[in-house]
Amino acid sequence: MCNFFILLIRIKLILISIISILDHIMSKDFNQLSPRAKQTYLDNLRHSTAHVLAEAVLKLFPQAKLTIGPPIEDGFYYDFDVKKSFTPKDLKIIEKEMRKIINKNTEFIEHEVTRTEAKLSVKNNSYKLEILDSISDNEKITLCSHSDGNFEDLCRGGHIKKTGEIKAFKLMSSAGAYWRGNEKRPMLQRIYGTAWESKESLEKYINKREEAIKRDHRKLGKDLELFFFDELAPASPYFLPNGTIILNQLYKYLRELYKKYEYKEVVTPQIFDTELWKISGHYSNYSENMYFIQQDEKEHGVKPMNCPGAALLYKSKSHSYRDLPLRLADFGRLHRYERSGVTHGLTRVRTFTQDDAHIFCTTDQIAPEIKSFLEMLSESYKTFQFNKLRFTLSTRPEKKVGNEKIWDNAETILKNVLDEFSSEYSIEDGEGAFYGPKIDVFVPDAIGREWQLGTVQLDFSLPERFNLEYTAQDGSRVNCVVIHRAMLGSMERFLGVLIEHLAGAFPLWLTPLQTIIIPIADRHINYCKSINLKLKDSGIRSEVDESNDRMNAKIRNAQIKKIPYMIIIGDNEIKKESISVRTRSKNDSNINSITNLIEKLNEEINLRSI
RNA sequence: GCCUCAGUGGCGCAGUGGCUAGCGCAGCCGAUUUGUAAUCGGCAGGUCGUCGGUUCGAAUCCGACCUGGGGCUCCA
Repeated sequence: MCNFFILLIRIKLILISIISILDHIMSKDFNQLSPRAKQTYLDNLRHSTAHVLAEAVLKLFPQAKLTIGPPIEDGFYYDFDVKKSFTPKDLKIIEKEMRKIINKNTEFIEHEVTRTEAKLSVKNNSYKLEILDSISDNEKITLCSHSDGNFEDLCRGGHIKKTGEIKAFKLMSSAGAYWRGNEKRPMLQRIYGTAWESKESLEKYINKREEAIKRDHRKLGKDLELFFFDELAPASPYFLPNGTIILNQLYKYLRELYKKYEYKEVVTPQIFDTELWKISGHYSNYSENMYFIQQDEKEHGVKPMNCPGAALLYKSKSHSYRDLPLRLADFGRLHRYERSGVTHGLTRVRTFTQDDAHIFCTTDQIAPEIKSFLEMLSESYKTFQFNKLRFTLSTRPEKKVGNEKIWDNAETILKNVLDEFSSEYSIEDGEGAFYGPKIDVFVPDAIGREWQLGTVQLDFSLPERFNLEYTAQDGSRVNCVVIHRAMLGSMERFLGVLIEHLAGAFPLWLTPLQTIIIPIADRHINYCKSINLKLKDSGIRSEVDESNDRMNAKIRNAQIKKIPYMIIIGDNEIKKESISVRTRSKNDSNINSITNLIEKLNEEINLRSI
């Protein structure tokens, strides 16, 4: 009996090794493909896995209606119209069912059908019928089947050969999603999954995801005591001393750039009579996102944007063409009511500060101003080593102010600047603001979700609504052009993305505590204090760890807090009047004198190196 | 706003109807004075998100609300 089990186990082991060898051969083939062919194969694989998912769901929940199941980055999803929602337990059961289908290793067969045949095959499914209606007459209509014809789905195509090719997949999560992405249409149940050409790739992906989750700014914000949230002010961050140091360093940096790029900074009010929001158009276009306050029998609006205030400030005196371009920076705090369910850590909040500025200029100055802004932006993003930037150009929406000619002109200017700027960008048709076209900059967070940071927008509406004029050379009164621009965007959002980008290990110039001095024994504390004094005198943020811990524990604590430099002091250092330096990255440091260290620290800070 | 999951000391978690709600870290006190990622011992800290209901009895079951997470929608 015992021998029999051993035999069984051996057979199983042999089978497993055969499978892994096959897997290896498969992935070797895959690795020889061109990057483009790789992507096509993965798309086909993922889309095919979605088909298998659909069959499994139908088997377990026969009343479910199929809708769509496309491949997405790293995986796929399938939307079902089904009464119940899927629990994590359901996902496990579905996954099991999928494995059964995969083990049968049946072929995916695509075949073309007539519209009538297609309609007949999906006659009870209003979603598929709607899809059919959206397919034009000159397009092919195809059905795809697998499991020897036991499962069939209306589908554009792009599959792998057999279900057995699906070697490595996992259902990740379920969520509600509106049909056709429209919140007025029914909510479907979506299942997200991931699929890869080999088990190794799947594992790699899952590990990478887990690592990324560790960099979540909400977790690091707590661990490093940067900020917190409280339910009495939902979606409104409190910045703790550590987080505030970082923010202030960012402001300091921005003000240096403003000096270089010739901006002037102003401060404007927080709350305005509703009258202002009526003039600016916010009252009719943006009031559902605004906070209102009733006072002295008057309605007031808390500012969601700085521009109307900036307009009033511009109007406070008369301007000549000689004043332009006038670049006014405003770090005003904004409040926007965001619907519950859309807020997200620091990256989507209800109160925030932008590194906002308004540039009042002539038409001729638009192009050079935008170019100069993009230069400043790229200079600053380089400082943070953001290398995965994505630029978009958003063009005229349906609801807009200004005539077609003005828009043509504005869009052309932005396009030319972007072309000259030689960065890749995509055009988002109809996504511009009602008052003008814009360029946006997107940066991904740890798990790849993109956040809009920088933005530059032309505005034809504001000068008209507020009558923002200047006196031209010929003495005539001309409306100026307003350019809204934010470089880092919202400081809160920027910090959130930055934390994830750096995994909480801030460069020396930003980090809350730059050096920590660790005495090995209490008798070393006085010497540590004298070192600390020297560092602080040179403007370094430094502390002595006087806790009762052992040196090892102090080093560990400093590592966890990601403090860039640890200075360790024992008998040897005191005897030689030197210091011993350890960096958080454990790079060897030959520095053994405090003077040299201070010099090096200041250099690193001034260069803002990462 | 919609779908869904969750909420237990500062943080991370255990506890699925029945003794006084546990554990680790952090904190405080004491001992220890140590050479490059955790020294030992003790103490203190929670009306289990809020309100209501079911029950002899609720952290645990039900409902509403609040807050947060994952999505969808939205995002001047």
